[in-house]
Amino acid sequence: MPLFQVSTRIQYGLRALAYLAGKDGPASATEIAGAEGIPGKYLEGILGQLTASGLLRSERGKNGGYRLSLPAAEVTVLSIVEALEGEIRPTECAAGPGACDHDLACLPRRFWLGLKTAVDEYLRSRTLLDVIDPAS
Amino acid sequence: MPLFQVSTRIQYGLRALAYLAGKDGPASATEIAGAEGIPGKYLEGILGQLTASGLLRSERGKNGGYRLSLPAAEVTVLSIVEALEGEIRPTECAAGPGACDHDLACLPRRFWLGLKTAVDEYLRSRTLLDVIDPAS
DNA sequence: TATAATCCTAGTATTCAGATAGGAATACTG
DNA sequence: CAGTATTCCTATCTGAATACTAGGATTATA
Ligand code: FES
Ligand code: FES
Repeated sequence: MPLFQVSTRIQYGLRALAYLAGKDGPASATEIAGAEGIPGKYLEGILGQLTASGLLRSERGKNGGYRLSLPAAEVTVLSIVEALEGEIRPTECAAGPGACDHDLACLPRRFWLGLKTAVDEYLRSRTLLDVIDPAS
Repeated sequence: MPLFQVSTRIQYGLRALAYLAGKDGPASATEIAGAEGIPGKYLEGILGQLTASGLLRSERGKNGGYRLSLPAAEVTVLSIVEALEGEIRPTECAAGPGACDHDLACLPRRFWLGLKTAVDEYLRSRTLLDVIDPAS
């Protein structure tokens, strides 16, 4: 029903990162899942993706876990979203001309690109620190 | 893959309205579908929804069809989107407290509400005329 | 009466988000 | 070395939603 529904991947991922931002040492997937009420195995995959994209560092073995590789203030939400879902794009043809059978000047496309820009800017202007800071 | 993918309902609906905005008399679903390359019967349903919400006026019978009930400059894209998909809401809990098991002060929620606001404002600030006007 | 249109209801097909399952590789600990 | 806790990898399932199709009833025009 809603125009844009943020996937649970992103919601879970953001909450997990927020949890990690409020912690010193590493936290395991199980720990975060328990604290946030997220299915453990599912979260594992999400954290793996965030690790692969460089936002997290992982340590295997006992006492291992995940930790942020950057200070929370340097992690934009846009980078989180892109790590988990790839590029933001409201329509197929927003990717570029040719995806659609319309011509270069297609007017609706320009409109949708404007929406993408607006969303991108919001996400780029907010960091993980903003998300966890009540006074922002 | 993308964070927000605009549904074909909305894309088709917007293109149909743009087509109608560039025309004087009424246009039938078949005519619009042919011109825009949209499945006819599918478009019929979309146009029906736009009619029910008051954005279009329909005339039945031969030589009937659909026409805008307002000048293009007075139709915000937000009203189009809401007519076709209901309220815009990035997460369940953005609807209000209680939808989620978190407390009132849940920080991610405030972040997502901010995103909703940014999108709403973009959509409310653009009219159908902006969409079809190259110089906007 | 023939035709062209909206309107109404139901059904299908495919895709995808959201999760689950099982185990292999790795690292610490006693 | 044995045990345990962790990440990592791959495969599979499922429910819901999107996108579309089908058929016809109703209404107006010519
Ligand atoms: S180019 Fe895709 S709708 Fe026009
Ligand atoms: S209230 Fe829904 S995530 Fe916090």
